Amino acid sequence: MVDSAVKHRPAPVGRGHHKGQHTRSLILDVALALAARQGLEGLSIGVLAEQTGMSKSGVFAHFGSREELQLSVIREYHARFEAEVFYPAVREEARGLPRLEALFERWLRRVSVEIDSGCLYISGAVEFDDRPGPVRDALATMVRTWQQALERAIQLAVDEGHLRPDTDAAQMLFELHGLILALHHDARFLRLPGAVERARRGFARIVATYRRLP
Amino acid sequence: MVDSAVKHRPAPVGRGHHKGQHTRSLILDVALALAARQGLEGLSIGVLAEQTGMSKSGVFAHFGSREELQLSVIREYHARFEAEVFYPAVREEARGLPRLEALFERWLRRVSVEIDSGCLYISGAVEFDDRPGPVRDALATMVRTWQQALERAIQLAVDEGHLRPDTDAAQMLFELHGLILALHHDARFLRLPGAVERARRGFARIVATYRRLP
DNA sequence: TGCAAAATAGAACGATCGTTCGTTTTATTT
DNA sequence: AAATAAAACGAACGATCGTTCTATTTTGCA
Repeated sequence: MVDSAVKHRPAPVGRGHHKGQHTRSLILDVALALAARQGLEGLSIGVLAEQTGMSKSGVFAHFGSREELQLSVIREYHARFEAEVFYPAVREEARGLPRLEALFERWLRRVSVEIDSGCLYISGAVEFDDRPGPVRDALATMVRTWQQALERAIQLAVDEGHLRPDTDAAQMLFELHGLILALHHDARFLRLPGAVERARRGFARIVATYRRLP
Repeated sequence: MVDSAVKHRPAPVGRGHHKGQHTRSLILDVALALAARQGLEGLSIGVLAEQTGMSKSGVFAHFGSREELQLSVIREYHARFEAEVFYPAVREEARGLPRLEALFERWLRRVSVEIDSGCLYISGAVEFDDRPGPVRDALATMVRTWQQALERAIQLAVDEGHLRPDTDAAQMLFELHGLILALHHDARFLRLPGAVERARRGFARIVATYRRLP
């Protein structure tokens, strides 16, 4: 055993028979809902303690710092996003346009559901666009991961011959992302009806533009 | 004189020879820069006092409450936005596609400049999408005002015969707005290069789609 | 069952926040 | 120049925040 500093962290063992892991994930559930609504900056340990029926220090001990709590929330959010949007679409649909359509539709549905709660990627991007640090880095990394996954899906659709060979994947990604952002803005902030359908129509129009002509 | 409560507000006279109006607008300048960077919620009277070289209570007295300060910032931002984007485009360009292009180009340039400071409309939308109150109302009203101005410009382009008669102005507005939001996201948060050019190309593609065929 | 460790509670701290109040300085008017 | 009103200050309050420390309860294992 070379590691001398093995003790001063609870050693987050994956398969802990310890109860701590359980309450930790309970706290994380509440934290996720809270962060979606109030933003990562609005995530308060006091409120979290209140909503979980614990003491402030009890909640605090599970993360060691507010920043680590924020990072944990981001990681959990990312895991759920992948499990709900990315993996099913890749698993169920063949590469090319079908998979791309499935990815976008699942993305859109998720944001639709989040109209009542908020999207952490979108609110986090605004909150931390001028605030350097680990939280910003984690957020940016995960957003980029998702963007690159989408960009690869677009490129596959090109390679499969479903989209025009001269398609600029990054450009198409940019435009698709814009639809999601506009949806989130109009539906959640302005509370305008019909935004979901607008995003779908925008997607159809973009695909029609980039589609290989017969 | 029927009004008995005529005294307990300084009566914000438009043409005041009083010095207060001057310092007030000085404070507002700093507040605008601060709010653009840190968001309306990050607007702190203490920091504002520090940056203006005044006392906290001195700054406070000019607005009476933090909320009124936020509202003043929003109003000022809106006035500048109109003066910089809307009025020049309407003044200089004829109705139809030329005016629409000018509106978007000016909008885009403003957001490009704001990549280093932040756009209050965009950050405010995220900060107050779940926080009812006067600030949210003021923000939403002004965003809607700008959107409706753009929508009218689109409709004029249809009426002039520059765009297809079956153009859905609200749909086109939605897509244009998405480009701006994607630009702000990619350039300010992710710091990706070339986002401005992507927004321009997206605009060209959208216009090409809706343009009347010869 | 007993014991060590992990988990939680509770109180307190320093910092920051918006806000209030009484005073003092500065500006405007008579 | 004197009188009056506006503007700015400085100190303090109460609330909330993240964090620390110590004590207590609960849990898991021998």
